[in-house]
Amino acid sequence: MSTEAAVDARRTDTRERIIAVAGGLFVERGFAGTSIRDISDALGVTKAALYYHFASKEEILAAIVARPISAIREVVETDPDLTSVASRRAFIGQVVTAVAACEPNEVAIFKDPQLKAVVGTELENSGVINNLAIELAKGLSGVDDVATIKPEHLVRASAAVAAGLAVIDAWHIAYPGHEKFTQEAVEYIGDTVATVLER
Amino acid sequence: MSTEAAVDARRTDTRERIIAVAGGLFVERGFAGTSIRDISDALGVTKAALYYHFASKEEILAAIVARPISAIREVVETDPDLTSVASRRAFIGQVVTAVAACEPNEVAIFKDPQLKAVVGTELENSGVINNLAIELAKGLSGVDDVATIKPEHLVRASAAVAAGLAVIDAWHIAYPGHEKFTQEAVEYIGDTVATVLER
DNA sequence: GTCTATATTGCGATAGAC
DNA sequence: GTCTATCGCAATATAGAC
Repeated sequence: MSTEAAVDARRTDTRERIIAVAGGLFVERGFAGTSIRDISDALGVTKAALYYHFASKEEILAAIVARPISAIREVVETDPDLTSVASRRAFIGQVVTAVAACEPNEVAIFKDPQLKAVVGTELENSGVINNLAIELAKGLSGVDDVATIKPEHLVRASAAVAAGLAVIDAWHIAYPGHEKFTQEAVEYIGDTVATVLER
Repeated sequence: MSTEAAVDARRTDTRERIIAVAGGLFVERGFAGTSIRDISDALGVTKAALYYHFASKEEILAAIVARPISAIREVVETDPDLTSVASRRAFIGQVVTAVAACEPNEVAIFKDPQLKAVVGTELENSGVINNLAIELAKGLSGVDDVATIKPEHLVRASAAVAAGLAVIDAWHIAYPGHEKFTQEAVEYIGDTVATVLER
């Protein structure tokens, strides 16, 4: 992009390496199950070096999830109509495409049960993932108020979104080493989400 | 998900109360994110009391997952033929039924990334959940050797199993407070798994 | 079976030298 | 920007009284 990030210009790749390594460990062992020492050891530096780049362990987590969160939020904020099957399928495609542009670890990390408690309150991520399900459920029910969503629509929407995350994981299990998703993968994931959603 | 349901006056069996309360907390905060003190506080006893019933925190986890693990294993060990759509659908139905008989927390806990590391090595659960996906993938590919499973079959099977767990979660989100699954839920979950598997 | 008290380890985080 | 050294604290787990 452009050069507006002059302040960040002096940023070495160390910060990005921390995000990458910590992301992998968080996905593997969970946030609470990973210590600062685990991360610094994996990087070959000391704990203190980490604290030069990040003020806290939670800040590392926040940096990891920041990109997928804003990518998803960008799609949601276009405030599309979701009352038809076709519009929902298009919406899902946009979300999956946005997510596919992120690093796999940055997405897989959303499985962590602790993430909601840690990031949810602090970063006001406020559950972007949950919001996705709610938006879809509102579309299914054809309502604008969360309180009037029909339970069976909420279960379908929640299941669809969760299944999407699950399929992303499954893809990485079956095709390990792939950094980014192929177009085929993006379509498969979107189709799976749509299938679970629309029955 | 709360732990109120476990606070039952007629329960004198402390061990079972520990399992119930700890299960709820592990699901909510993850295994590593839950301390012994968290559990004992929720129970209204001291930490030392817990250690009278369990030798370690990991042993509590092992007790929680023991029931769903053996329930699933029982189904898998009937060694059914999984080379046809109908047989796979029947197999999925059996697994979901077995899982539905367990406490919700005992199943939801399998999302925890740490669980594999903690239980996997110790209890030789060796990934009952992963085994499910592998069995289904072998059926799809029509092979007996794991190494010859086609990648697209593994991704479908992994996705289907993970989606099943996801739907179970979604059901609890939409219908909170339900301790056991209704027959309707069991069928919905089975259908979802089968749908993701067979496309 | 539950308590108080404690041993011990490892955690997140900081200070200050280089 | 990374290091060594350390602080304060919370973690798991144990000992022994009741």
